[in-house]
Amino acid sequence: MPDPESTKRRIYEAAVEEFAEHGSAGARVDRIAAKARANKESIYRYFGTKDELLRRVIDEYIDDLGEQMLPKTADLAEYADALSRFHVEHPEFLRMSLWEGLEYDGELDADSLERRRQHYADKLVAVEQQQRDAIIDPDLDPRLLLAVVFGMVNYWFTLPQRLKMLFGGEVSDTDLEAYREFTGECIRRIVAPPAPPAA
Amino acid sequence: MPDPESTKRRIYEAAVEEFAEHGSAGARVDRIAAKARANKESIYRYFGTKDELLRRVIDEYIDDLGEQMLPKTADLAEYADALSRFHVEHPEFLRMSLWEGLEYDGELDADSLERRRQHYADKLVAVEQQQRDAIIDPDLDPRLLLAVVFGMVNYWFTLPQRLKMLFGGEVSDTDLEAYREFTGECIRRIVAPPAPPAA
DNA sequence: GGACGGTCCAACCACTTAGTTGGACACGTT
DNA sequence: AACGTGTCCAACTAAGTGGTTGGACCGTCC
Repeated sequence: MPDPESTKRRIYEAAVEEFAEHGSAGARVDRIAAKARANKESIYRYFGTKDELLRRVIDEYIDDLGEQMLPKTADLAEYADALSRFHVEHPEFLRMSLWEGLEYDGELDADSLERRRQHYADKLVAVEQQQRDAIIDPDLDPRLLLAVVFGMVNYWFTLPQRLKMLFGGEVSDTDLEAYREFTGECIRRIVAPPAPPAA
Repeated sequence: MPDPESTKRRIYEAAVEEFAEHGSAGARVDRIAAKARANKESIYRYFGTKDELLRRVIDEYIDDLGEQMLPKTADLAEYADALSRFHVEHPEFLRMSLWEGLEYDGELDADSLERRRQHYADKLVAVEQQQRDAIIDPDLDPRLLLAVVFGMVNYWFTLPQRLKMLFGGEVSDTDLEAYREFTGECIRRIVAPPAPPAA
């Protein structure tokens, strides 16, 4: 019983997995077909070339999950915590972004960039609001602040080998939990509005 | 005038370039040969297979530059600044590390790991010393602190596409300069020992 | 000067990979 | 039940890839 929609979806999901795992150059069309329990020909029929499939996957997947990646909490420390948990839940997301950064820097689709930009704009507005409310030090540039937060959270998942060196062996879930708390504390210290000048 | 040492060096340098640019799967032996103005056969003679060449490059290059990557300044904020400048000077370094993290996670050579670990151990000791000197809050776990610092500094060079989204367009050198100052300020706020308890 | 040890190089081989094709199969329609 | 439309699939093609090989070349030492 051929069901085109189901086949299409299976291919898409297999492609996400494969590209996240191996990147553009390392991904194999045959493997995608096998994982999707479909045929290569279906891939080319539904998605065109390997490169077109990749673009589509990056566009749709990152766009979709980018939405989720920005939980609706206002507090920055809480947000960082949620983001970290998101990365555990969806490791493919960061991996795909890293591949994208490495393989496609420069030649990125302007439209896609613009669309994804919206996700960050929302977060920026939230930060600015909290600066007006004196919850966050208004002297801090919101963009730089967010970049720093992303950097702190992401690092744990970005360079696992360096983490091992730093920790002198495998890192555990407990370590990650400690890192989350630590990150939260760092953020609180960073955003704390300066104490009123001492007399 | 055949000069094996020179050929060897040219191949090595070309390999660094190629692997940093395209990663393991994307790297092409032919391109390395062309860049090195050498022949494929020389590569196999001097370095063995493509994979062996990669291992060698990762090992030696990251080991060599890892040394430089850890400037001899004690102050953490200054260190972060130097690290950021290092990444501008040697973009291949982070790229190679990112490829390594993506492509080789798990199956890393234990020896190489152990050797590189020393670089971080030195830095950890320095942090601990400053904690004893009450320059850095002694409550902070040095490993977590360093991870956070690395994360902040690296982010600028790790996900350029997200940076563009956050900044709404290309980022300039001025932005990077601002980010450096911002990072420094963040670190100072994080490490600041807590004020003596208010009466 | 001639044999030798090593470097260099073009052409070659075996295999993998992206992409194609032709036909079998399943379903809805009449 | 025959037809037509569109999905599915195995086998194929063409090109690119890592890796090899045979011999040309060059300086050196006897």
